[in-house]
Amino acid sequence: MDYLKSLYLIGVTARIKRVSDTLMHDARRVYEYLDLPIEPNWHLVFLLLKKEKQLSVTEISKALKFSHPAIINIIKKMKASGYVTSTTDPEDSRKQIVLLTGKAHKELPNLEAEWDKIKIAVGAIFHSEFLEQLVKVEEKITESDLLERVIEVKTKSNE
Amino acid sequence: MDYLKSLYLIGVTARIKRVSDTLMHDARRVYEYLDLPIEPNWHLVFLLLKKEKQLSVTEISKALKFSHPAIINIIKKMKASGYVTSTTDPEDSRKQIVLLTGKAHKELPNLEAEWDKIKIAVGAIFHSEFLEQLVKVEEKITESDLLERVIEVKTKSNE
DNA sequence: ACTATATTTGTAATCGATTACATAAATCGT
DNA sequence: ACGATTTATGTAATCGATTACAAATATAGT
Repeated sequence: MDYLKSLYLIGVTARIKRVSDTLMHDARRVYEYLDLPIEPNWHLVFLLLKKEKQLSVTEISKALKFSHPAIINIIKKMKASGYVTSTTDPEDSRKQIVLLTGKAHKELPNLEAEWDKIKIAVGAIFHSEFLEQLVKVEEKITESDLLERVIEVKTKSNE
Repeated sequence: MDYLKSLYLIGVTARIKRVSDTLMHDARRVYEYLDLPIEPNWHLVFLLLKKEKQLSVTEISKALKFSHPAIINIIKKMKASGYVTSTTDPEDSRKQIVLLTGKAHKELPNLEAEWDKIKIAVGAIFHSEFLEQLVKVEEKITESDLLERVIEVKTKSNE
C-alpha cells in the first residue's frame, strides 16, 4: 500500500530522504522534550572538540562533513551560548581555533546522560544489519557517485 | 578515519542525511547531464499519474509523502512545462484534478529510457540487502518514532 | 623577493521543502 | 436546515543548509 516502496529502486532515494528528514525533525522534538539547552547539531561538535581539544573551522567541517558556513553558524551559536570560545591561531592568522569552555566541560556529563537515552532509542531503530549495509552504500558512493555511474551506463548503452 | 562512522549510533543520523543530500544533489546533476527537460522530483509524479490517470493534489502528496505545498509547487512547474493539466473536480469544487497531457504521454517513452539508465546506476549503489534493511527501519519508525522511543527510555530510567 | 596560487574564514544569495496561516467548500451532528 | 468541524488548496514565512562570492593570509614556484 506504500507507493514509494512499490517502486523499489526508483523510490529508494525519496525514501531515504524521508527517513532522513523524519529523523532530523524528530531529533529537534527530542531535544525540546528533554529540555536540552543545545541544538541537535551541536552534539557532534561537542564530541569532536572533547576528543580533539581544539580544531579550526575547516577541520570541524571536514570531520563532520558539513559545509564550512554551516560550521561557522553552529560555532557562532555555541559561542553565544557560552559553550565554545575561539582564538586566532598565532601560527596562522587565517585560522580560528575553537575549543570547549569550562561551562561546556561542566555540563558535558549531564548532556552525555541525555545523549545516552537518545542513543538507546536510535539503536532500537537501526540495528547492526542496517549499519553494515549503510557502510556498503557509503563505500559505493565514494567509489563512484551517481553521475559517474549514469555516465558509465550511458556509454555502454551506446556501444 | 571517518569520524562519523566511528560514532556508530551517534553518527548514523548525520550519515543518512549525508547519503540523502548527496543523492538528491547528484540526481540533479544527472538530469542536467542527460539533458532531461524535467526536474528529478517530477519523475514520481509522472509515474504516479501514469498509473492512476488522475489524482488530486492531496492524493499525490499522500502517495509521495511530500507536503501539499511541495506538490502544488511541482504541479505548477509541470503545468508551465506543459506536462500536466488540472481541472476543478465537478463533484467537489475544492479539489484540483491533475492529469498528464498528450505531450507527457508522447515524451514518456523517451523519459522512461533515461530513467532506466538511472535505475541501473541506482541499483549498483543499493543492493537488495540494503533495501531489506531500509524497510525494517521504516517499519520501526512507523511503529514508534524517535520521540516516543526516547520518552519510553526516559520513563524506564526513572523507575 | 615577488608574483601567482591555494587556503581559511566570513557573508550573501539561493534552494528545496516544511510549518503556519488563510480561504473556500464539503460534511457532520443536531 | 444550519452552525461547527473537517478537508482541500493556495500563499507566506521560516528553516537548515548549500553554493557563490569576497577578503585576508599563507605557501609555492621562479
